[in-house]
Amino acid sequence: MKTSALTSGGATTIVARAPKRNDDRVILHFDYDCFYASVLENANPGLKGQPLGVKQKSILATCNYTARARGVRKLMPISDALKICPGLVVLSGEDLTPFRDASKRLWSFLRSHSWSDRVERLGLDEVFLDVSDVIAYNQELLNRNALRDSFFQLSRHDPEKGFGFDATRFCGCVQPAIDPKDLVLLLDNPLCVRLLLASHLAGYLRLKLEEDFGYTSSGGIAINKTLAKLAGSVNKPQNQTTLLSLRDDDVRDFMDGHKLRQIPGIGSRTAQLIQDHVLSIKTEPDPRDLEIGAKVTVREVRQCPSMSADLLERILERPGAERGGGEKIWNLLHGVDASEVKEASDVPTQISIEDTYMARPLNTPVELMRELRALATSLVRRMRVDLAEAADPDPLDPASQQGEQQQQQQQLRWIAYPKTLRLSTVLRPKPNNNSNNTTSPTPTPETLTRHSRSQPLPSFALSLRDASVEAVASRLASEALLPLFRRLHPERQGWGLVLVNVCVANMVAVARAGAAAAAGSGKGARDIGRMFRTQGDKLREWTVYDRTPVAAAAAGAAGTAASGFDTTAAATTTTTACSSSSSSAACVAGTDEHVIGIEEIKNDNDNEKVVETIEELVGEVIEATDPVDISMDANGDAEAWEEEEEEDGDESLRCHLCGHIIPLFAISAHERFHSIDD
DNA sequence: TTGGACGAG
DNA sequence: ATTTCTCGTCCAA
Repeated sequence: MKTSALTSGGATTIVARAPKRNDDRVILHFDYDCFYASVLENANPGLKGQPLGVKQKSILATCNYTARARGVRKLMPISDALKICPGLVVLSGEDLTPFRDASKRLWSFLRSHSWSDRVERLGLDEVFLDVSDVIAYNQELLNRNALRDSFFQLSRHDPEKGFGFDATRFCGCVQPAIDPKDLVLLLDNPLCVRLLLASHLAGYLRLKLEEDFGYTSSGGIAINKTLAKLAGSVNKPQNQTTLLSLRDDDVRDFMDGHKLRQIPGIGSRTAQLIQDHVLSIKTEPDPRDLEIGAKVTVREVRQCPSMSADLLERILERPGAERGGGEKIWNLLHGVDASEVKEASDVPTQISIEDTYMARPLNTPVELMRELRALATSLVRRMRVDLAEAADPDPLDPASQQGEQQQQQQQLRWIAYPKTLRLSTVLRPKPNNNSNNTTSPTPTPETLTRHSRSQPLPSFALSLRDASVEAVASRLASEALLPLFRRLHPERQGWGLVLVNVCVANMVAVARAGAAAAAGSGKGARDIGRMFRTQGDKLREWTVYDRTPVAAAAAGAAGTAASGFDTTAAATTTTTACSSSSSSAACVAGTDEHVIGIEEIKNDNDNEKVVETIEELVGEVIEATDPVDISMDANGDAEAWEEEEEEDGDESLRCHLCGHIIPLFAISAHERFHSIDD
């Protein structure tokens, strides 16, 4: 806390001091210019030069700069945009796949230039890079006598890899502006040199992004993430800005010019609370301030009487408020931001798919099931794209060795798997009888709230072999998502759903087969396998014990979901899901609407047989779509393991959960690995 | 662990 | 203070 009590002349006053800034990092921020539009332009170069808008539902998610020059704006209704710009080319941006792919490629490129692997994506079109180490290294390399012909080394080990640059000037814009004559003096300032170097690195990377990938971008260079991001937005598009934080005043003046809401980390809620306080404390409540749209600046907040981290903490105090939020905001207002650029991760922390139905809210079980299935299909597809990878051609796996003739479907294995499945909904806003609401300070928090229920992800969702996306999705919808929905909304129908979201979260990374196993490559691993094969009986004990329902129950809910080996547990899961469905059915039995709903679902499913209960329906779905998993339940043995067809016999099995090929001696450890939390 | 609030693009 | 579809963090129980 940077508040201290100063005693001067007998009077004790609380003085809030500016927090100390941290100079020890250099952060780059990249923001690809109108990213969605650029992706579509690159995919179809004929579009370049034409005004282009990217549509989502009924509005333009974004548009290119040609369109903006003609008055088209982001988030503009399509009809308005076409009125303003009749020649506007409008393409759909509802499928995010191409944008995700492009974003990943650019991110990978930037990542390859980081030494620390601190490369953080923010949304699809922004990247933070912590280049402190790269800059420090090149600072040492600088030859003060030949600044004009400097060479920036991109690799520690390969001195040839890099680019030439003129170290007597910055690349791109600087903020605040400086007289070039002063730069000579400033080059004695190590921080200034580091920022100068960073400006050239940013410029080089932006050039490569444009030349090699076809994406122009805006760049920000500063000593922390917040300042880098704000700096980057000073000169856009296709330019970059280095925030020179050589004196405290530089940062303070830069921050002071911003509206509260512009500061990343200060959202609408926080901004509103702070602004209310600032306006209310004015000695003379200026009527013009009460106008809608009076936006307070950072300077006004900072200069507000007795403003401090503590006061902000009190202003923001509310149930669920962030601990230390006041100090965090206070720091942000001064351009102080200690948050790290997060290390690159190949595993997302959650994957969610949602759709909105504001035109026609969902009200019937038929509509619901159709949407749940559709959402689940996208979700399972995304899981296989983002959480799985092509299994290494394993020397122990003859199937992958003969892959030359037909490689039609690449074998997948999980690199991480989710433990939790969540369903969220938003209901149609209620007929708002509360019309006497006169510009309430709290802008309707009630109607727009999301509600959610979650449960362990059933293990069948992780089947990779012989389980089609549609089959898994269908089971997921009827056995997991529907029960979750019933928990959320016990009413049989008429919910008025305007949004449904399905999400998997709580990811568990699967250890790479790579290092340890591959190190003892092939023969070695086999020999070890032989050495330990005599322990088979002991392992079996373990295995049997592990598969008892008691063990499954003891492992806890998450363990049940995670343990795909435990076929008994899998069966238990299935049973539970079915009985839960059946109780749901019982709950609504006897209503005509419901029976009709089921019949409609049946028709939807193109199933000729007559089904009368949800339980029966679900049973049909399971049998029709996933006979493999059902047969697995028949005997309690090792169906979760697929025996490797191998000349030598049965010394390794493939795990159905993660696709790894596991030698016998390691199976129990592998099972435990899957069933243990964390 | 669960469910919600809030903030980012 | 708009939107749509996500993704992430933090808090309390």
